[in-house]
Amino acid sequence: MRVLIADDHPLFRDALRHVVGQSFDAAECLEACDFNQIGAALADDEPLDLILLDLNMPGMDGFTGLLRLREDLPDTPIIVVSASEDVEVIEQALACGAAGFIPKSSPKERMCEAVGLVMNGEIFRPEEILGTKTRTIDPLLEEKLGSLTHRQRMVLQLLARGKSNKQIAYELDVTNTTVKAHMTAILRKLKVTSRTQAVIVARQIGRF
DNA sequence: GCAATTCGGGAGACTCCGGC
DNA sequence: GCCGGAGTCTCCCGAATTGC
Repeated sequence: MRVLIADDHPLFRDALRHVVGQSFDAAECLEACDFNQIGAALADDEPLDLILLDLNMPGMDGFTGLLRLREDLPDTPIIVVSASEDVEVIEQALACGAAGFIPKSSPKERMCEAVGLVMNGEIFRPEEILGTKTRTIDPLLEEKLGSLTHRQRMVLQLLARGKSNKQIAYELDVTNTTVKAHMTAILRKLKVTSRTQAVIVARQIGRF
C-alpha cells in the first residue's frame, strides 16, 4: 500500500505517517511539502492507494489543487487534512471530490478511523463539526443551473469531467471558439469568474 | 401571413497569462 | 520571445415568438 502525505508542516507529516502506520502495517509513505513535490510523486509509475492532502500548501491555490489531483487520479481516494473547521470549507472539499475531511484538531484515533473508512470505499465526514445537518442545495444555485441551455449543460458536464476546451470541442464536434463562447455564457449565468469555480458550483448542486 | 424581435449556436479575431 | 490555453467581443445564421 502506497500513501502520499502532502503537508508543508514536517511535524504534521510525521503525525500523519504514524496514523497511517497504525492503520496499515505494510504502508509505504511518500511525503510532499508543496504541489511541485506532489507532481514529482505522481511522476513515479507506481500507483498510489491514498493521498492525505493539506489544502493550504504552497502551490495548492485553494481547491484548484484538489480538483487537479481529482482529475489526474480519478480512482485514488483523497482525504483533505486541514486546520480549517469551517463547514463551508468541509462541504466544498467533499463537493470537489475528496473522499474525506480530517480537521487537524482531531485525535489520532479519529484520524485512524477516517483513513480506515476511506480505504473501505466510504466517505468520511467530520460529523462532530457538521453535526447532523443535512446538506441543503441553495435554491439560487438551482436557479442558476436551470438557466443554462442544453448545449451549455453539456459543456459544463464535460468541463466537470476535467476536459479542456479542445477536448470538449472534439467531443461535441464544434470548434474551440464555440466552446469558449459557451464557457463565457456559463460563467456569466453561474456568476463565477473561472472554470474552476463553475465546476465547484456544478458539484455543489451534485448534478455533475 | 409577414416583418420585426429575441435567443441560442457557431465562428473569427483579439487580448491576457503562464509555462518553456 | 514563443506557444498554447482561456476568456471576451463581435458578428452571422436560423428558429421561435410577437405584434400588426
